[in-house]
Amino acid sequence: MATSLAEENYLKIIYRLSEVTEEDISTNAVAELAQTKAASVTDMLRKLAEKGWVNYQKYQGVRLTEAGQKIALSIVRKHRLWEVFLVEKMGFNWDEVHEIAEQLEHIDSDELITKLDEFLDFPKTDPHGDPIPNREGILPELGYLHLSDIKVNQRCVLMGVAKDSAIFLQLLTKLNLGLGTKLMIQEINDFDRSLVVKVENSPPVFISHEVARNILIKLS
Amino acid sequence: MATSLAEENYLKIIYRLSEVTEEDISTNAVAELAQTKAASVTDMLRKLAEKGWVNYQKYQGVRLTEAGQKIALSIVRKHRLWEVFLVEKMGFNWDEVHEIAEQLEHIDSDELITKLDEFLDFPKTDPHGDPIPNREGILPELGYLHLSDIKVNQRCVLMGVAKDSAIFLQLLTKLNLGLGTKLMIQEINDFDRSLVVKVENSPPVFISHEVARNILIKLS
DNA sequence: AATAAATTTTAGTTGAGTCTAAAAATATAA
DNA sequence: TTATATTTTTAGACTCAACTAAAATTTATT
Repeated sequence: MATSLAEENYLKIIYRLSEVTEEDISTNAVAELAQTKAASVTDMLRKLAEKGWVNYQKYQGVRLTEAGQKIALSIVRKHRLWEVFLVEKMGFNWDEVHEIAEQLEHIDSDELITKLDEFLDFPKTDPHGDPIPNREGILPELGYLHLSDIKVNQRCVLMGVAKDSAIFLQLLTKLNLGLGTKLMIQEINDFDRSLVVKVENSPPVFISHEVARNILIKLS
Repeated sequence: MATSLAEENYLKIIYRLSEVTEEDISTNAVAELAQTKAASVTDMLRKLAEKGWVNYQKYQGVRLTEAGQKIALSIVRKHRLWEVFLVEKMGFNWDEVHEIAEQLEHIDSDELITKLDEFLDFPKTDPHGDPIPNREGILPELGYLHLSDIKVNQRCVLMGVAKDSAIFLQLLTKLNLGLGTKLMIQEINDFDRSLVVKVENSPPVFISHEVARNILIKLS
């Protein structure tokens, strides 16, 4: 069935919220991400439910159905593949690609996405380390940890970020932190859980718990 | 000023019609290309005129203003650059790219187009030989002739097509005719102006005047 | 020049997606 | 457990871009 631009955006938002909660998604939560009013969300949820893409009971919040999740994942797949294209082929920085990918993700051509995937050499993650679903909507399991969860002196590699806002990404860039950067926590301040992190080939940096919580790593 | 998708499509259609006529563009001509009804076109023309992108007098047809032409050319530029991308980088055939480029041409990012242009090595024409406007909206002057206008025994090179419908392009492909193919008219039948054309490295082909009229060549 | 035919515009609807304001339901707190 | 606060839904209106049917204008033809 055909999906409008607005419908695709709502499905994507509901998907993103589902990633971080087990519970049903509230109308207000969707409204905030969609930058619309709750009343508009209610209308759209009824419509999405009619199309069989969400389970929705008045006042009880919303969940994606199998069909809805499949659509959402195909949009996420397109978004992340385009982000790889923008960074790898077009030379954008990782903090500059989100808005453009928001537009490109709605281009409707399976053939194009198949060819793009091949052109990019079948990437498993986007420029922020987020996993790229395959054609069937299966996400590769990456098993990353949060930098805030590992011990002092444990060597690790920065593999992704849990937040891809431009300001956050620009901060990391300023701190010489990027995908593949080798790290080691040198010190943790008990008071505010801020850290001093040794960065390979750069001076140590001081980062807040909030920042560490949004850095994804694997042990090495 | 911001342009909606519908507005961009109308401006592009008016531009395309202006390319082949000096006269004002009729409401019906626009309606046919836009696949809408004349009444809808009238509404839009009034709106475009208010925004200063067309000169429009009731019942008298429409013309692009300078501002309108600039927008139209920027869409044509995007369309043709994306077509080059689809053929050169993604491996599509020249008859498969139009619909996808129709979508991509509306992506709004000057930075992206600048980088795409560079990535494609600043092409002067798209996969059908159509000229790509530069950032300022200037079209390179290619000076191509129509195959239907040259004399017997004159050697020439196929440089483009004056029509890019999929069926037409598929016909040319079947006849071993593509961009860069070297040709020579062997014979012209006065009765219906059909031609026998010698094709380098292939057997001669028989083509109608209608086909010849839509093949662009340069002498060699 | 008058009439017929074709084109174009106006008037009034429609649907998608949004909004505000008010009503209803749910959650929280005294 | 009743009152209050918060969240969500309903009702009604708006904009954009389309539509149909009827009216107006232009063009073509006798």
